[in-house]
Amino acid sequence: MDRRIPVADRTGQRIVAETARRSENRYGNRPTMKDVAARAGVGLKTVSRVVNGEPGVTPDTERRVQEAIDALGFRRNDSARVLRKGSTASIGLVLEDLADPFYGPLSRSVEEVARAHGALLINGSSAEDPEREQELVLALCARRVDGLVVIPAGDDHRYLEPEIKAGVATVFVDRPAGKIDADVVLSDSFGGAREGVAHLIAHGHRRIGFIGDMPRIHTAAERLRGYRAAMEDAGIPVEDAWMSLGVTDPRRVRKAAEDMLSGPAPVTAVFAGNNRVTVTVVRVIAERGRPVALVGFDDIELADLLQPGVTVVAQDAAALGRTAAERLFRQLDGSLVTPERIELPTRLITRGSGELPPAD
Amino acid sequence: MDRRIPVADRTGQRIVAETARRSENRYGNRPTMKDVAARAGVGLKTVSRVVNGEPGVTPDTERRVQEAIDALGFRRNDSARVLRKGSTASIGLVLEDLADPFYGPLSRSVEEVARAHGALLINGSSAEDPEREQELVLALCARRVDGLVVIPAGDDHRYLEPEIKAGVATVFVDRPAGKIDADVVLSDSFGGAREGVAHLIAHGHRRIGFIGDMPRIHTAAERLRGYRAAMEDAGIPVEDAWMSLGVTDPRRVRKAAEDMLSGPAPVTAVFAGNNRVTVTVVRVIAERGRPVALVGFDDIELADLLQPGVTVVAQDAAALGRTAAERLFRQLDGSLVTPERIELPTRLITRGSGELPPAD
DNA sequence: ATGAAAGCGCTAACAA
DNA sequence: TTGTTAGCGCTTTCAT
Repeated sequence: MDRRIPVADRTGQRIVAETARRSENRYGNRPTMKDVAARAGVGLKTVSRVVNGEPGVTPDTERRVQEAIDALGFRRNDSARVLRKGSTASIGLVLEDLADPFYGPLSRSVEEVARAHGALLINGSSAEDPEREQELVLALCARRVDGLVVIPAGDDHRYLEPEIKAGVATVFVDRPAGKIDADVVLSDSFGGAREGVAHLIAHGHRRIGFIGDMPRIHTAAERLRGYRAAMEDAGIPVEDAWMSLGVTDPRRVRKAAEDMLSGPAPVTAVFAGNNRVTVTVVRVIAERGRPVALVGFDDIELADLLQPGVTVVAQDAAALGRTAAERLFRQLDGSLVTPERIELPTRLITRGSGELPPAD
Repeated sequence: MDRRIPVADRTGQRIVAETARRSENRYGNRPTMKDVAARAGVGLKTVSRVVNGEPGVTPDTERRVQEAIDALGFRRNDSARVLRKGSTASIGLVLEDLADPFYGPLSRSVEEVARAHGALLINGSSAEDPEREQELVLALCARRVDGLVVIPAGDDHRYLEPEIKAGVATVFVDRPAGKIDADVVLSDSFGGAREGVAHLIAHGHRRIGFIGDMPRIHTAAERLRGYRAAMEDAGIPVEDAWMSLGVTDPRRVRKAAEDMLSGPAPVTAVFAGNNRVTVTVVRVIAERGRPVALVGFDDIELADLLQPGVTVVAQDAAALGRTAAERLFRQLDGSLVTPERIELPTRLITRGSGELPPAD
């Protein structure tokens, strides 16, 4: 008895489970091609042909299948398709923060290219955290995205080696990959910053401050390097107090700006390392009486309508995304072999703030 | 002979194909659990246990399996997993345009909620095209996303009925669903616009213009309704020339603004229906000598630093996304049954432009 | 033109 | 603790 009851129980449970699976099925309760085939009175493969628009089906059969599809509300399960075919027709984009106005257009342009190739875009924000970047990238790889566009937060991407070897197309954007050889699409941060700072120097400034992002971020380091180069070109020795790198949190930037603009020999001009920094520096300058020259890296909306307009070194976020995505699909075509480093030019847009003369 | 050669050929080809599949395999050349099992000298299920952190594996076995995983660069194929388990742990977001500063924060907040639930976010831009919206939504459904957050472009979502019936959680944001009963999270467009326009009226304006998005867009219609209500509340008859609805393309908006601000009885104030419109109207006003009062729907960056600051009716894009996503996951929990309509309040932020007196 | 059978890589259910 | 078997829903291959 003791043994027989459990056995009966188990059998009973199995039947219940079986019934549940049939009627309330995984995915809620979705019809499969098999269901459509049964309803239309045709074979499974015929349904597959109709669904995928393959030839070799008489109009009459096609109509019957289509009716069954509509009646059942059938929708092909792409998971199964992917498993069989091996391609997901989707690419992943890992960036820092979708809410940052710099990444919106970038993401959109990647999406447009993906769409042109019939692929969907899956994206994730790393929040500038290397661990989260890796976690995200690997999750995307587990989903077998065909390719990956990565704006790296970390500086070691060796964890991607098996993936790349396995055929996952990969392009890094905005910052280079760390410790692996991969395609990179960048803006000319060094050249852009150098030009922006030289512009300030040309307008008579000598005490020029630089406020940028954390030095471990490649673009921040490059822009600082550009600043230093421009100063050196002009034979101006740089003082430590003029440079401040760190998080772009408004409080940190505000303090940095206020420090530079105070004291016995304040800077007369500031070069802001990115859009977040520029916005805060504009605020700080607006609050103070004395005019301070400003050039910012990245364009910002309404910059032309401020008094004075904000002079910027603009980079083309959409072009960055488009270039990267196109390269990604060329990798997938097989038409690309050697990793390359592509650098897009920046553009100085003068609007007033960068042309102010030194206040002293 | 004639028959044997082809047969031999076919067999030969089959062997070649077989070899190719094994070595250069789909997904490039990825090891499977079977490969890992063979290498570690254990059964398939043991590998599965290790990969998924299931109990019942001795530390020693686990170590051997882990070594095989690392050596082979194995990464679980989630497509297969999804096929078996029925849940993709991913949700879809369909919005208008990721490049629009309103949608960046919204998307980011949806992503954060998804992340907290262990889900990835797949997103797509409809470009305000109903067909593209449907195409995108159905593609996401074919991928069996667990849920869908949709900012609708179209006004008929009956195509979603089979999906919802099949268990796809669905929440509409920013605009209601058309012709189906579904969860909706909105900002109070009507109330916000009414308050904004009433604010202008309170500052002495009577000839007030309204420039908004295409009337088929729910928010645009609601804001226009709010405008009309405020005018009616004040007993001001509205003239047709004061209202202009259409695409938010800068050229169209510019022309609309210039028309309203010209002629014998120009408007003395403008209510701008969304952030895109506001930006263009600010430009038009700045170019003209005469001051014009302005209140815009949606906050915009740097609005506080313009001269005068731009008074806005702000909506909280991040809260919109968060609320929607949380509701989505509550649907998936099964803790939600009846579709609801949630309306988030807006907030009037006075900065100067909305407090200007009429110029005449 | 149509269908039957095999199997993609994984997990659930069961057995040992 | 470990392994075996049977699918998940689709596409591929091959017969008919």
